[in-house]
Amino acid sequence: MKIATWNVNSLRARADRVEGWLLRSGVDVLAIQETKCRDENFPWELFERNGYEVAHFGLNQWNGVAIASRVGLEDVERTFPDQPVFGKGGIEAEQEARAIGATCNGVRVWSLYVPNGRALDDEHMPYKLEWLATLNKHASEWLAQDPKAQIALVGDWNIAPLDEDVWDIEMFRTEGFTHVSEPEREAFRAFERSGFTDAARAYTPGPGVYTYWDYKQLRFPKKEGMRIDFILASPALEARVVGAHIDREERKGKGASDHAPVVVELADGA
DNA sequence: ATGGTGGGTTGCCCA
Repeated sequence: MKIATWNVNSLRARADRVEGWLLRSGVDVLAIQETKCRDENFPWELFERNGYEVAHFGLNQWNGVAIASRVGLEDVERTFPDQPVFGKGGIEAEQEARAIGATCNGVRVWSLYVPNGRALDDEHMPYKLEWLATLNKHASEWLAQDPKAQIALVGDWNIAPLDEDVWDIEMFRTEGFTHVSEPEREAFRAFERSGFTDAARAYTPGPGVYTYWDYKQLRFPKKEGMRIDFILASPALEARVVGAHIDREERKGKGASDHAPVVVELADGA
């Protein structure tokens, strides 16, 4: 069984590429981020005609997450429990479409689009950290209730956990960029302390291995990317991992997303 | 030459 995650940066703009990749890659479960649409204009047929069930959560032109599966799709949940809301108490506070969960062939999959902190001193940074801390609190409870649970927390984490996960860590530090700050990395490590493992890392060692390249400044041809998309596996799921890859071919050419798909292959489940 | 791209409910906001 293969599980993948991909920030497609608009599913409608990318429909042909997503369909082509779905057929070529042979993934059984695809978690999608940044669909950038509401249910009314979600391309349901794209998945159905290729044998995938699909669940989507999209409220407006921003964010939007989905899970497509050809091995079952049960117990769909939109937003995780207590998911923080930006601007809580403010007049504009409203939930964002950043998390959807579903059980696919015994694996509890969460497609996650972690908030972008925007800047170290921006109000979105504490929102991002609280969002991650709340998710981790629940994820650790899910594992405490069932240590054998197969859970995959997958998506665009908007964090580069290691120095080698960006092309020039000194520049990031000097410029005070997000994604590499200690609070963000600590929020990521907290998931590892809860028992989750980056399932692709061992099969895709760095340095210079990335999942995202900015459209601006010719970052892809210059090989200046960031590793920010992850499949975090619970212990029982990690035990099934037999391979992984990042499909950087999908970042090439006209009409590519700025993110590449990350794929993990699992041995048959117990 | 100190920018540069690409989405969306586009002439701004978001990444």
